[in-house]
Amino acid sequence: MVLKRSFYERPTLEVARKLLGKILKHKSPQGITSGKIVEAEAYIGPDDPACHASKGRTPRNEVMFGQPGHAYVYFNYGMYYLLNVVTEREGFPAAVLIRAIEPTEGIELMSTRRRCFELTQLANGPGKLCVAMGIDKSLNGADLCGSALIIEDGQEYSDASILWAPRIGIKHGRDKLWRCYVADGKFTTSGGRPARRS
DNA sequence: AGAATGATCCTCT
DNA sequence: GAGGATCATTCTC
Repeated sequence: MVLKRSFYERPTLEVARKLLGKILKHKSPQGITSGKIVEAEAYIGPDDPACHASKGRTPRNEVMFGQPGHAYVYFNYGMYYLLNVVTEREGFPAAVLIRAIEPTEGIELMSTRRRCFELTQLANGPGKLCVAMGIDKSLNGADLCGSALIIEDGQEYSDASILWAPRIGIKHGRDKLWRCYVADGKFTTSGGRPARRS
């Protein structure tokens, strides 16, 4: 069941929290890939210094100002695309960065695209998951309520199984605990690492 | 185990 | 012309 637009038209932190456990699915010409969202970050409005929209409206962040439930995909560091989900009412710039998924469908295709066969390493990062799922800027602005890229209903997590922490990779706004992830997940950016030797 | 670095390019000043 | 919501590899302790 594809999530309705009303799911996204809510406070961003609530959307980030509720996205955990949902299924992100991309139907590409090469095949279908999908995975369960296990880590996400909120970027909220003009007053959030880490949010692209804090520097005003530009052609690049235009999508964030639009209707909720659309994909905001942008290119960064000359290497990777990052996938966001636009939230809140039209006109208010906010989005949720999808940081990690647990692969569920099209694992062979993801392995080929990533040139990596370690399941936990396939999509445990915002840049990695875009490579694994074949997401690029042609999907910028795609409607997640009905296009090649959609988000479907999935698992519900209890509050006890979810952790909040500072966002990663930003210079400003680290005081906010706006990153949420599944506590026991092996597929989050901090999980699945080699265990510490004693 | 933690810090530093190179790859690489689009966007805005 | 600088810098960025990253990743993999190489360094240094």
